[in-house]
Amino acid sequence: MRLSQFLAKTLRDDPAEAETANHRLMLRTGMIQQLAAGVYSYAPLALRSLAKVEAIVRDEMNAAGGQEVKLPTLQPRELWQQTGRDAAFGPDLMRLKDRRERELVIAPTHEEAVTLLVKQHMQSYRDLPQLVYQIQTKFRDEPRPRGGLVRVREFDMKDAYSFDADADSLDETYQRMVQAYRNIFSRCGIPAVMIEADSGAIGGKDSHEFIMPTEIGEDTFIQCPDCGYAANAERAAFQRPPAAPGEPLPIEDVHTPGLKTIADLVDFLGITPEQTLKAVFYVVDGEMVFVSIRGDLEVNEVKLKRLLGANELHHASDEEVEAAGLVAGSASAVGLTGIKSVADESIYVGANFAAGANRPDWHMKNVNTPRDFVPDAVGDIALAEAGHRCVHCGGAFISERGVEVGHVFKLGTFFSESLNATFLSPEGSLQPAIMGCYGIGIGRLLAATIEHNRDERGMRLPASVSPFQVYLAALNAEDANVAAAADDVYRKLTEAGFETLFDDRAESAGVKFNDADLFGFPVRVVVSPRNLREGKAEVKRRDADLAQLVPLEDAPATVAALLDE
RNA sequence: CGGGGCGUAGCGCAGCGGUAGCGCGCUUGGUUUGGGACCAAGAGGUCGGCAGUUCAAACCUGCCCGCCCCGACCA
Repeated sequence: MRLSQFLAKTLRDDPAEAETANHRLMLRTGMIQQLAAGVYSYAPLALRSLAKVEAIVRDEMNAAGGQEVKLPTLQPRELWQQTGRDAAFGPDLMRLKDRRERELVIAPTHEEAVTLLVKQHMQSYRDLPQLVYQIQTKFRDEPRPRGGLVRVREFDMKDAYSFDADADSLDETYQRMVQAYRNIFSRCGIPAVMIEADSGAIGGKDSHEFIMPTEIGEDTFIQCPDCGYAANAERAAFQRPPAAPGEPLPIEDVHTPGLKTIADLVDFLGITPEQTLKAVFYVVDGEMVFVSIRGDLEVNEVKLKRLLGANELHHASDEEVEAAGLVAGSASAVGLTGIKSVADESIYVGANFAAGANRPDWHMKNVNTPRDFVPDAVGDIALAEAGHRCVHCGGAFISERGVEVGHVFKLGTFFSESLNATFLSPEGSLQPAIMGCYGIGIGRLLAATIEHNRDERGMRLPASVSPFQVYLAALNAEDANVAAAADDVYRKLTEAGFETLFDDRAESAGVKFNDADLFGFPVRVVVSPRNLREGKAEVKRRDADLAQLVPLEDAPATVAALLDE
């Protein structure tokens, strides 16, 4: 491809709206153009890279035994009502009506459709296992798209779905997909760590996310450097930090004028946060819930949701707190009636806590559980943070940010049961298939790849996903000798099978070198009057400091060698 | 949805009552020529939209729309 004719114009200034490096680079190279919030057009340069990412994904999916399918974007809303996901998705699900007022949805994911498709071909256990996948556009009306291609409303996703006859078989499928994912990320040139993830309201037990560590990531995950345990912060289990034990003492009221926060209380009483109980109020599926947790910890809303099996939850507003008769700043579950009470297991670690007295300006000392209150539910609902101790080995957690580039998920039988996708077992009974699902956002993966493979001059994409292998520049292209020689090199490179972007523009050397670095293809070849006198071309890797001079006719071989490094 | 910010030329921005500017990019001509060259002449704008105030609105007021960031949210 000749750059003079290619649909690609680079920008010299960074576009104002881009905050992250990958977004800036994609805009400056002209790869993408924003059409609306979270909606992008893809120029040829981007499409070439996306196609390569897709090819890698296809290759690994096929190797893992996947069969490619294509499921519809437009689906009847009724189908989503049948599985309850019309309600579960809420406003993220795009809905519309056809000319006959029939209600449709634009699919954000495809469990329903794939279950119906596979169901038709699955009658016996002999038909299992099955693994199907597609690469297709998803629509999700995200509340806040952000970060270029990292979170968008319309995006291409590889989604795979497995159907197994039993749990052991699903385990095998799952492991095969995990390995395929590791291969995919490695081939795209990014490090990805597999972490335990929340499995959400629907479905089964196991769920893992693949996270590329980066400070621009939306997700926080914790890792144990000692035993390798890694989990999303919204999921991570940890040991509650110890607190002084002791014989329960009688409750004692303390006048605490104006004290509202744990920090206030700690200062006033001269104690530590582990010696206090904190009260947090949530409205969970419309019902007020009183949450107790030790003062040194924070409530993790995802864990809370899971403990209560809830769909929706939010912090109670001041009005809601007041209406429930609770005293914000001086509340405790002691003597609480008529309101659901839940607690983190940390309330059992330690003794003689300071807590609210349920009247303004008063707290209590020496609150003990279960002596003074027994919550309706107790579980792990605390947020794991750096420094907390690993449940497996006691190591001190470290915390990092990252971008979720893939997830694998054991769905269980939720969809096969609600859509009646059953098979006949060897014993002759009808069984629902045990499902798994596996997703990779193609555009997000490209964004992550760019974020990780770049320097201050531009991208440094691995050959596996670079739009082109070679950037060929003719300096002083209006010089007939240079033009002819560069043309010849271009022809030879192309014949040798290298995807070459030939910069035949009438631009100065500086412009071409800067664009070459910005595009960041793995190898750069330069034909110029200076070196043409010796019959030579310059060949350089994007990540090398120095170039080598080789005879013009050796350029393809040198390129091949450099690409192999 | 809560909070903050921004919409003026393809990109980055200035102008903040007197009728449109700068840099980059673009066009033409000339001079240059190995890391974003120089000179000259040009092209390009319903100043996000609608209403209002005013002799006069990019600028003031109101409403709306769009976009960005933080948070909430995100099987």
